[in-house]
Amino acid sequence: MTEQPTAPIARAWRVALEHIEARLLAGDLGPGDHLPPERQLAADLGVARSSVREAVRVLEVLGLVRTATGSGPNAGAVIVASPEGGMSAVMRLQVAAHGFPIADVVEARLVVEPAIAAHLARRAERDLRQASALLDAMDVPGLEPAEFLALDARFHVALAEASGNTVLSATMAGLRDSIEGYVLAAVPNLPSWLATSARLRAEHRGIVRAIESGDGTDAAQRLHAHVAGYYAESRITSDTNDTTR
Amino acid sequence: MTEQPTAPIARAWRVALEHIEARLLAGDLGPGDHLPPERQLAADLGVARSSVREAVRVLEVLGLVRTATGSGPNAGAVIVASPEGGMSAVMRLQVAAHGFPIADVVEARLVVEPAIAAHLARRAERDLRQASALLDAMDVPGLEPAEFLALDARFHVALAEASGNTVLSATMAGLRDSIEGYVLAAVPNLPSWLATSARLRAEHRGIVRAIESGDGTDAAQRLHAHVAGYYAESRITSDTNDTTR
DNA sequence: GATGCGCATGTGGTCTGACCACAGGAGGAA
DNA sequence: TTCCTCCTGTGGTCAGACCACATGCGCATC
Repeated sequence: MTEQPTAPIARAWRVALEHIEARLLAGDLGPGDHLPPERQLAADLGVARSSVREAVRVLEVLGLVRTATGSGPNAGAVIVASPEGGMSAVMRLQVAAHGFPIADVVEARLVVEPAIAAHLARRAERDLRQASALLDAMDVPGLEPAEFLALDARFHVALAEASGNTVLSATMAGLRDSIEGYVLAAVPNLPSWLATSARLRAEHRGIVRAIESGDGTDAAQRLHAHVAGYYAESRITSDTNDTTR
Repeated sequence: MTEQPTAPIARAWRVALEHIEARLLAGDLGPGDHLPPERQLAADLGVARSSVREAVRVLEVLGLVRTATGSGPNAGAVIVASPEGGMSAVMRLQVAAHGFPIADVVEARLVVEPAIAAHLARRAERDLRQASALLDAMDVPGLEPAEFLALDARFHVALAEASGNTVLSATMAGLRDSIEGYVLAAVPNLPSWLATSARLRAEHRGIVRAIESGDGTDAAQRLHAHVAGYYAESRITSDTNDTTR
């Protein structure tokens, strides 16, 4: 009795994934380091290369590694730890699969974004130059709604990035990316794009002004009204994404 | 010239992933539905089964599908859309890979949790029974720190769940899971576990009381002080998880 | 006719081996 | 010394095979 054929209680790809996670936790691997070649990792762990590939694929989608073919220092699987992609992927797919209702994503923005704005206002250090530059770009006349909304989305993410907090930035990016398609699809619901875009621009300026003046309560209230106002006007939360009724 | 050997600009597994995402978005697939068998999906898309498996593996880790062997209605890949696992996985691995510094996770809690508490206090409907039950469980004398902290973590997640918002719940669960190990490791830093646990219990009661009385500002302040106080006392943010210095 | 059991079937899980495209570097030729 | 050309190692993909498993059909039995 030396090795029953019924061995793999733990699935092979999970063995590979947990092995890599353990090496990350131990500090054995860090950003910039290369993962061992797939063939060698498979041999070391006693699993097939295809199982290792499944683990690496997960890490790639989660934004932990970047893979490249060829040879040299830029090739192979390199640990990058860029969370935006992973957060966006999980939120976007959960919205697509109806795990996250659109209304919950919108409500989460209404809870989180004002809190970030108030947090920014309270902080001593904050870099709002990127956000301000985006506001200037949105003042260019004749922008298409899609262009304007792309800048708008980047502005909201830039506010989170101004905090210098990677978790808040990635979360905001995920919240935004997950409903991007639905926001664009709801533009025709607006009674007047010109009026709405002008109002959004003014509100953006007011938000930045409130943050810069250090008035966290005012900044939070303005952001809440800004987000809630737009979603109410474009009627996104009402009946989009509901194919079951 | 009929089919160059240099064809795959888009990687095969991404073709499969985007195909499934498109069917989700179109409402063609939803929670409870079965994905086509891997072999058939591979044949339909013109890719190898291993490539389909990589896509399914990603969906599984992201909490979108559950796979089971065998035959019958419970076998195969079923869409489940349970976001907690995916959010926890991405945050936990990002923390492990130093993409999310511990300090940023803690700060994110300090920003998000008080906002959720205030949101709860403002809402008319909220179900705090689960949270209260956990507080009762934490009053049992003689709990080990690990047991107490497990209940504590569930209490904080239960507060988010009381909002009924899946996005907020999953985000809080992810924030909590990602630093669970570091919280446990920092228990010895506490000057007195008995004093600390007694204080935490009292603060929890105060938070719930503030929420139930509808005082959002008070609830937010109490939650901020509660989280900040514990992290300061256990000195988690200072130098844990930093293997580079 | 009702009942119980065993095997055919279809599913995911894994492994093996092979080939391709690619990028870099070593080594030889000019 | 410089340039060019293969060789090498990497990920990306495919094909085919086998296994474990859970179901459910169909046959034999009562």
